[in-house]
Amino acid sequence: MAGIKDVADRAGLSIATVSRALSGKANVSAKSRKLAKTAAAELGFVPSYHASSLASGRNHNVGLVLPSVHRWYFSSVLEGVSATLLDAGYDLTLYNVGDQAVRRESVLNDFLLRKRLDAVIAVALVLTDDEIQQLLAIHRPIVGIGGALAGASTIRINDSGLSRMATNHLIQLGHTRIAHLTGDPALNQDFKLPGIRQAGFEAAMKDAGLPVRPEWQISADFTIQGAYASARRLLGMGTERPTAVFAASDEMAIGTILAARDFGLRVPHDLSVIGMDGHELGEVFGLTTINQDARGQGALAARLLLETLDAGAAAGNDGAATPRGATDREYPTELVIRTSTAVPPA
Amino acid sequence: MAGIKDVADRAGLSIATVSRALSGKANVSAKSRKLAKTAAAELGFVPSYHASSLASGRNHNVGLVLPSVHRWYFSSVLEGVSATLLDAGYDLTLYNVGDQAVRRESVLNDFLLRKRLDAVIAVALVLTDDEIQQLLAIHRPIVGIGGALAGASTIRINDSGLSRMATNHLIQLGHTRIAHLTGDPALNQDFKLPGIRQAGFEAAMKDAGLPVRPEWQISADFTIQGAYASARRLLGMGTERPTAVFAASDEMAIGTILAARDFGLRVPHDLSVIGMDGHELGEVFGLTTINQDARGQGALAARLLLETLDAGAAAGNDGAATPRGATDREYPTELVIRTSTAVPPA
DNA sequence: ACGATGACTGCAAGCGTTTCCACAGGTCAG
DNA sequence: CTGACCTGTGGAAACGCTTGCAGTCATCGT
Repeated sequence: MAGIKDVADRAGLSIATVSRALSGKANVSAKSRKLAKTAAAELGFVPSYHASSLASGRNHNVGLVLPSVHRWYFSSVLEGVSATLLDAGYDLTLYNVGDQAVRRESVLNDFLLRKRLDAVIAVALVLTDDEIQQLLAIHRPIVGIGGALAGASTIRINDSGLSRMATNHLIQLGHTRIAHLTGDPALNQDFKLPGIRQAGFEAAMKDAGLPVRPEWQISADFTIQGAYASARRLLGMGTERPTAVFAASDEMAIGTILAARDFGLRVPHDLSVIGMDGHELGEVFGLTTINQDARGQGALAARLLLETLDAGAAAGNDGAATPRGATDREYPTELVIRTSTAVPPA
Repeated sequence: MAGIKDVADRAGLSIATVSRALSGKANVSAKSRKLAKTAAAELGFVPSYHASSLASGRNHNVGLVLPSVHRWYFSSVLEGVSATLLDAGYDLTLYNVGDQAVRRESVLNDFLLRKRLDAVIAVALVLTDDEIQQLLAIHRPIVGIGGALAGASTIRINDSGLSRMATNHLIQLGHTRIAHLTGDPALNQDFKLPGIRQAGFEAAMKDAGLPVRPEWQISADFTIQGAYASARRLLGMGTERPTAVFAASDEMAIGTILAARDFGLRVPHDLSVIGMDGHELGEVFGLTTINQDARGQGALAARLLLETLDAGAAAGNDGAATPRGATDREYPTELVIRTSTAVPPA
């Protein structure tokens, strides 16, 4: 394996000049630069990542902490982050922590702290104050997506407001018997979102003077198949049925639609269903939903981070970019009305 | 930031002993070890990743190259790899190269070669000989999943044989008018799989003396929504309809079932559908399929790699584990018969 | 009682870059 | 013509660990 020394020898230059030439720094004559580049190419030289990181303090590596990689929202965010980072020449280190507290803890303690990351993106992770302090202590910028991260910058949508909007959409159509399919609290201790969306639902119901019936507040694990099972239970109850369901995610809305079909219920004629996300499958099911561009959120998070890092580098700030004041941005969303919602049956 | 020197001072030991104590090496007295650990904990010391990698030559980092993160197969593999790696204390660097040749090239050239990875897992990626040589040149073990990687170890399923099996399942039920929904070749230049599965289908048809009708050979992009659109086109043709469809993935099979429902076709009464994968949603749709445990394949790949790396380390092999002879394993699968296939309508 | 053995320990030499600093030579205003 | 300044360049000091090597000290067989 050729080292920078070999390149220097071959080019007839010093190590220092070669280093500057190859990394595009100033104060290198055009001639030397060409010489260095040619020699490097001929030897197939690639700088050692560790050596350069150790010497420069910059990693070109961003960590992404996710609770899952299977659910639409997370894989979409991942995609956005990944594309942005890759284009910028950054590596993406993925921490798919799942539901297991153990794994999460070891990630936070061992992995993230090892100074190998320039920045961290945490998705839908609710951290304790201690944990946030820990992260901030490594002096790396952090941004949270879709989860409250006190002290760090966040990108999020107005979950409670949007839930209200979705519920109001149903109410305005004339529905009064509305069920809510929320996230499974047991499975998601790190993930306050279900509660927030539920609160939005309840607020909207209350404002409209409508009852929130406990037996119509059901939950699932945010997957199509999980919601399908829960919705079957809801719709299969012998008693009166709701005329509309607001599901806390598109995947759960789709599960509900599938369950409704099983019972011979026509959507939207017999049952209106509204979701929330902007899942690609929404179109197939004619799903009315609130679009949130998860991919875009991921891309934005990555871009913000890169800017901060570049700014830090420009300021000669030792590579350890000082996090600017924590900002909290609300990502734009839109209500997309398709064919899964309509006025209630007479 | 506390360094190992600080820990040594605090513990009253030498740097060398602290290093050995903390990394669990032999020849350290119990007392010294405890001393070192206590001091490290008190100072919140975490060894610098780059420094230790530079000095030891080991990275504790495995690269995963994927064409997508959204499709079931890939996110499942990712999940398996991720969990195994995380548990072993390894980082996972994700290269989601997508369909873009440019990005793929830059990943191969710049990222993978920078000596920062102990090993590489490439999923469903067909590489040119040059590219494989490049990878092998960095002397890191590589394993390919679900794609031919001449010269490297691979984990795969018997795609052609299984396609045959799926097709035969339909034939044995009595179907003669069978359509095949394959992957979109244009979108998947790096991904020979669709062709292989298609060949298996054609071979089975030929063996049974059945015609392969070109207008029933349709393709989609391996997603539910893409297959839904393609299947609508197939089923909407004015002409004679097939009585069964073999879809090259479960997602595409599900898209087909959804399309069939739109046309008022009952599955399996009017149309039998068989898929291939073992998607979690299969159960909801009663989908007959061939289970391949993608998550398990990912986990196995990671485990194999870790073993190789450990063996290399044990052999004192400079950390750069010598890849053993390339092996090619076939991962077990099973035909799961549910309710989406039956005898053809009379 | 004595050399041999083995368990611990510390010194210091790397690992392969980046970057600070000093310096050479050339340019330019005064 | 000279001092101030700028552009290029190379020497060498970090960066923060791991590990080979040599040395200390206690243990043990004979």
